[in-house]
Amino acid sequence: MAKSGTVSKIRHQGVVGPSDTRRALIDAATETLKAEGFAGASARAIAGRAGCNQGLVFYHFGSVVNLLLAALDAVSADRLEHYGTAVSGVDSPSELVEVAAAIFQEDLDAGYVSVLVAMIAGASSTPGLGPEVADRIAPWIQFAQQAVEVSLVDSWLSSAIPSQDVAVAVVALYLGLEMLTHLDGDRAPALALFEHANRFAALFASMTGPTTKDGSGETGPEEAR
Amino acid sequence: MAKSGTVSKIRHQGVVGPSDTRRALIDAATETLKAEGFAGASARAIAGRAGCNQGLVFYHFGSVVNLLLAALDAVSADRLEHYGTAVSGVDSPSELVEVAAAIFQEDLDAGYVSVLVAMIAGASSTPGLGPEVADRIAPWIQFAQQAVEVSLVDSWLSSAIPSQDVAVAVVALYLGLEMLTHLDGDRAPALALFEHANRFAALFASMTGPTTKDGSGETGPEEAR
DNA sequence: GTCTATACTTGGATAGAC
DNA sequence: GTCTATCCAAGTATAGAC
Repeated sequence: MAKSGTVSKIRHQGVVGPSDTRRALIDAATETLKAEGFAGASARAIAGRAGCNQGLVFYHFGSVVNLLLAALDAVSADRLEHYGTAVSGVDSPSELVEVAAAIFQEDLDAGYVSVLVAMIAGASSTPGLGPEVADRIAPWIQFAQQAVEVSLVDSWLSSAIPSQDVAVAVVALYLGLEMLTHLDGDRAPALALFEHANRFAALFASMTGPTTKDGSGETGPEEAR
Repeated sequence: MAKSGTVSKIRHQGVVGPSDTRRALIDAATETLKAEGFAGASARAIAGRAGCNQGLVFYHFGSVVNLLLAALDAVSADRLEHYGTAVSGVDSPSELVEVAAAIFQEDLDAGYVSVLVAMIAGASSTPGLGPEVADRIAPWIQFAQQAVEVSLVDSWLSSAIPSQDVAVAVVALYLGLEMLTHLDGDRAPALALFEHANRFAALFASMTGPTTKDGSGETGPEEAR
């Protein structure tokens, strides 16, 4: 077999890659957060899902909370990279809304956002967890802001709306819709919302025409102030 | 003193009113949910805050979860009644946004919405809790829907936007903003959002003029479809 | 690196005295 | 109704064998 003595000796964390168990624990922690929430994400529950011993949680991560943060890191990195490729071709608000709707459905199915919700809620229960979670949520807001700015390039809306505030609203809506949808299992209202958002994006775009193509619409209606 | 023998005999739960301890436990449960989240809301923590024995939680409510649901009921009834009086004079979207901004600041200061967030998040951890919480969140959505409908009476927007979807969005935004604000303690972005919402409400109102006064604006722009 | 075993703590819940 | 005392289950974390 290819697994000679020297090869197996190199295979420790940090050189070739993380150990299988470490990875399994992170995945199991993610799944446990999705299914059982923060209060249900104990070392025993996670290790049981990972098919290994409970003590390994502390060997690999030092504490349960550290493992949960590692899981949050993994989900964050995974999704943000995915979002980045998804919005790479977007250059209008209505396109952005369409992409966001598709991504939101993905996240809802896979339960990625419920990991964020669980960790944010859990931050209230565990001393010192708040700032750690906040640091890991910030990139989501930053990404949303960037996406909004890119989609609004050359639009009169870009001067009317501070992109940072819109980004906060988008992430807040994302988290809130996840909570409500998760609560009663009915995703219809959430999906309907994206439909309306799409119509509104088209409406706003029509108020000055396709500015990116004819280049005539520089200013919006005065009422927008 | 007015507290004669017969009067004190009537003073048991359900006739004159709930016992002091019962009320104290509900209040303490609310405070504990705000401060420690769902995972930190144990019988001991709550009883400690209420200044009574831990066993009384089970005597009065049967289980910790039942007490938490009673606390959610109390917060819900309290706030929804308050909201009702706050929006009683509203008859335009921009007025509604103004009232909502004021209410949101109140809720943020008092931490009422964090009780909802904690219970929704906790519903993932406790079997059977989900539907109970969902039943208690539904009135919030229903109230929001009603408020939106009232504010849009005679506006062309009322036919363009299904009020139920807007209500879900408003509640989701409410929950999400609470989470994000609670996380890093900075309420500035949330408050800025209400400012922008106000401008947009005014913008939409201006698109057909004050329809409730001249009665001419029945239809909106075709782009609204 | 992984397992077993164990110490320690906290939490839900009940029994019984007052 | 309230308290003390207690049982039992579950959780975190560590020690030590393999």
